[in-house]
Amino acid sequence: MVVQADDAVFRPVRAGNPFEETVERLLQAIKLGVVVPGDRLPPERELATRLNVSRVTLREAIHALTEAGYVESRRGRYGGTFVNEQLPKPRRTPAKRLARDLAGGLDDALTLRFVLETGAAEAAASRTLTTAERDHLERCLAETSTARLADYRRLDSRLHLAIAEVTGSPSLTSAMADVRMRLNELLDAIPLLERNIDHSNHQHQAIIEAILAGAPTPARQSMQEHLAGTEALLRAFLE
Amino acid sequence: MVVQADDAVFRPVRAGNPFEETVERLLQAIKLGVVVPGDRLPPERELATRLNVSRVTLREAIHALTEAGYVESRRGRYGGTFVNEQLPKPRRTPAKRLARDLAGGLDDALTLRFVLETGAAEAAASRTLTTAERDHLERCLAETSTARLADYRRLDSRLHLAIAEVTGSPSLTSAMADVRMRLNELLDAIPLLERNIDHSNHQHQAIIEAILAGAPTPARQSMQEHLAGTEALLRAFLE
DNA sequence: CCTCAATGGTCTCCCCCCAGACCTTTGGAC
DNA sequence: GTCCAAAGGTCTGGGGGGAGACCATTGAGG
Repeated sequence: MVVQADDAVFRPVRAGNPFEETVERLLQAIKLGVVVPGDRLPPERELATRLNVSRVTLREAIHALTEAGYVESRRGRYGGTFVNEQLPKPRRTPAKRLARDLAGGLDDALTLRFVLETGAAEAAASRTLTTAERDHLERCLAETSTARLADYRRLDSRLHLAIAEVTGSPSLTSAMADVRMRLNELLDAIPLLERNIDHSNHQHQAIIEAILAGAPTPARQSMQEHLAGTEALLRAFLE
Repeated sequence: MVVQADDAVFRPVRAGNPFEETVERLLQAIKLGVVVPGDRLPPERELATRLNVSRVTLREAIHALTEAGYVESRRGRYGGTFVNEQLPKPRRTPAKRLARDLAGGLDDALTLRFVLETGAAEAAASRTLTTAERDHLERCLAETSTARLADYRRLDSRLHLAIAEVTGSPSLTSAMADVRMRLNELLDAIPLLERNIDHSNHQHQAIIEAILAGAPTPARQSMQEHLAGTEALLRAFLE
């Protein structure tokens, strides 16, 4: 019997405790470039409300990120919690964890990413974009193409997320952010090559141009080629 | 500023309390046809483990569904919790709630559904399916096409879910199940017409044929046309 | 220099949820 | 008829998270 739907619908109601989930969320914001070094996070009271956790729990999560070197808090008016200029380097998680992710969910994540990203590109190209949205895409593209090596993954993620944003669908944006976090963990195990980055930048440009031109099919096509590259890279290194 | 990504990443860590989430999950299983009338749910101990909630919480959820007329429990060996043969009719939630969903998330849900379902159709057609998977698709198709009016929405959902299943990506299946629940709530407000069902069945057949033939682009195309119909229907009735 | 508003930091009380042991019912196997 | 395994039903103790009040710090503005 093909009862995979059972697993889909009877999957865990919650991944972990609120503390862990909150940490993950804040890391998501930082690692996907939604907040950049130097930025201030929203005030604790507001952030706790938005995340639907208590302020105590949020503070514990922030404390954990402080210890890990991601953020720093300052008291007083005009204080707040700020993202560090120097982010900690992602720890290479070798064989062990990779093997686990590989066994369970590499294909799963790659399939979902393919569906979401190509769909987002097409949907974005199908809409009439506002000037602000067009600017946003172009700014993200420019930032990515001029990024230093150490910042590349983060700015790349931010660009892809920007495409989801301009579809106007928050759920789609969330889903893309989630699947990207899953894959970035694996990608961190792979060395970034200058040559790959050049290639990537050209593809990014093609994708954004197609979206700005309102050409859904080329946008999807360009995205598809772009993803194929990363996928091949991942599989080659992990298999 | 276009900071929609902020909302995506700082969205609530948890939608409600474990009880509510568990009820939603069980309803999902029933309303999307993952478990059908007469079926037995997994034993409480096992189900609680899979959902990652305590048995107490699960039992409270089951109790709520019993009160609502969805399931019935029997003690003793070979007992268990069974889905009722006569499911309660979905309550028409008129203007008020619809307006809320409309304001917030109709476009959101429709965009995400479009991306997920067309992507799933394409991904499914791109794979080499096992005999079991092909049978599964054909069985779901047959059941939907011969469904009575009262069962149509449920079997229709089950068929679409089956397409997600045969992509081999559990995450994709989960995402589709979630978005479908959101839309079914709206669809329940719209009367089902015999004519629409006929049309729908023809489209279903085209989609499944394309998937079984291993034709990704036609599968996507057929799905796109199919979704356009429902979307037009929804918009017409709600706007 | 003083004031004040905004922000992080702390404390207390409470409730929901969990883990796990134990009880009860049921019907098939022998 | 007896036994027992598998299922639902019940109880108790403990811990994590939440709500909300309050404290401490800081820097801008008057």
